[in-house]
Amino acid sequence: MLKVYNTLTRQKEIFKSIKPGTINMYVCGPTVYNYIHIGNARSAIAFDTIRRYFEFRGYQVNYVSNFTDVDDKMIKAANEQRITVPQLADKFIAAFMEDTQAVNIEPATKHPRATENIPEIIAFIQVLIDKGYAYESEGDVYYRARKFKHYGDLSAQPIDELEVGASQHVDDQEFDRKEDPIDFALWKAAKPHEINWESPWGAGRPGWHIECSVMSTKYLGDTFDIHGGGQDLEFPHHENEIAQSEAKTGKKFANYWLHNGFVTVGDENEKMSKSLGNFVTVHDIIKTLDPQILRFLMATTQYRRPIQYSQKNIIDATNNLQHIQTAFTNLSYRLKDAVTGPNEAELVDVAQLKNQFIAAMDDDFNAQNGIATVYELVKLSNIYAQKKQVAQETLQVMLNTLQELMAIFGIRLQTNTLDDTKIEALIAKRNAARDNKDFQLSDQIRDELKKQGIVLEDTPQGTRYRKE
RNA sequence: GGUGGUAUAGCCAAGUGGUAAGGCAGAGGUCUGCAAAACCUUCAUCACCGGUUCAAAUCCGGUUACCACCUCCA
Repeated sequence: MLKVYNTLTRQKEIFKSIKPGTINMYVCGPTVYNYIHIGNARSAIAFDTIRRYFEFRGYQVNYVSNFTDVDDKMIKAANEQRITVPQLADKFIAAFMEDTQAVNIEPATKHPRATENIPEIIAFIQVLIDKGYAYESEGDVYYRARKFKHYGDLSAQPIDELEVGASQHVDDQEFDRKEDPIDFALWKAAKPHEINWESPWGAGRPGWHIECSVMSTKYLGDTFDIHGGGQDLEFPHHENEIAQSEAKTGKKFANYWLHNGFVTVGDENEKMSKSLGNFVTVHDIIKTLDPQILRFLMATTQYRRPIQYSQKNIIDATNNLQHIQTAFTNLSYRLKDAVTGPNEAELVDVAQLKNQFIAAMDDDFNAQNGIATVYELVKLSNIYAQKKQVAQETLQVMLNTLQELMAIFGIRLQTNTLDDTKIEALIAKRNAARDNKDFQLSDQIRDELKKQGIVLEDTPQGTRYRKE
């Protein structure tokens, strides 16, 4: 029985999809005005892992994640770089696909772009105006937040307190155009020379929140299963999405709201974000860090928990991943001399650990408990791989299980064994030297290979070698 | 000011009533010619105060600290 923590109700709930066997989920994607930072990556990795787990559990997942390809920041960045907004968007969408692929994130079923849905956005806004939930004001269109009686439910914000918060920051001009400070923009009138689209309210562009309401319901229906995003989107973005969508359709928008925790950086543990300027892009990181390690660190932390991006945590992740990878290699070495016929006792243990893994992940994707069972499987595997006699089938089951479970975290395990006659000749020479107790020569050969990144290991089954 | 969240060993991190999973790092050991890899052993009374209970990290009240949201942000 799978449970998820639903922000809407602030508790774990039994997950039940609208249509048995199928899950429709929408995850807010990035504004594509720069390379994604590791906070964006965290969100993408968290929900990719959740998606993979659902698929592992037999669901078919329709996963929609948008690109915000027009807004103030897009316009500003495009001007600075002296390119058009669509050119900027194309550039960083391509970069997004490249970076997310590096950390093994599966492409969404659909990656819609705001600017490709302008007619739908305009029609959506028109319905809200017709229903009295929105009003035009000097070419802008605003949403009457106070009219939606559930406004503030998701973020548990008392509406009158919001007004105080909002009024402190809203610029005067916008303030004058709004009936109420907590109202938010659905459509923004274009300033001179800005990218724009024609609408019943004049030339302009969509506000930020409306695109997600439009695209999610367009591709997943008026009511869908899961809506995800970063914790910082809870308010106002997701609150606004609910207000827009439910006012239009009169139906519940999303059944489960999942929010991932932040990545923090530095000793202050402060939130990393583009606006604070303290961000690290995936583009830069993977020049020096194995993307698998970044993926491992993020996927094996429970998605609601914060992650501290620090050297220490990266080293831990490196060692942990290495340990799992080594177990996988240790098993695969023994395939050569394995006998046929399984060892039943170990197979029972493996099956039990797999069930334990499922129980952990069923509990709101508790990746920490999940990975703990993987470590148990690793230990079981290592012990088994050192047995005098091993069975091919048992080895294979262990290998497959490790691979299957790690794939949920987006980690690809592979044998890093080599097949090289030159190296084997050197090993033969070294072993001859060892037989003659000429350890100076044998160590010299080992050191030479080590310099080339080849590690030798002497085992009861003979000397084996692998890439470091 | 309002709201939400967090506080467990050197670090990361499980654990919602019965005397603290797991990993990393550290220490010791087994194996090895020496290594490597692996395995074994070892390492905390859970921010603080008070309460409920036979029994609390786990429930209740209070205090403190940190983080986030209330403005674009994953």
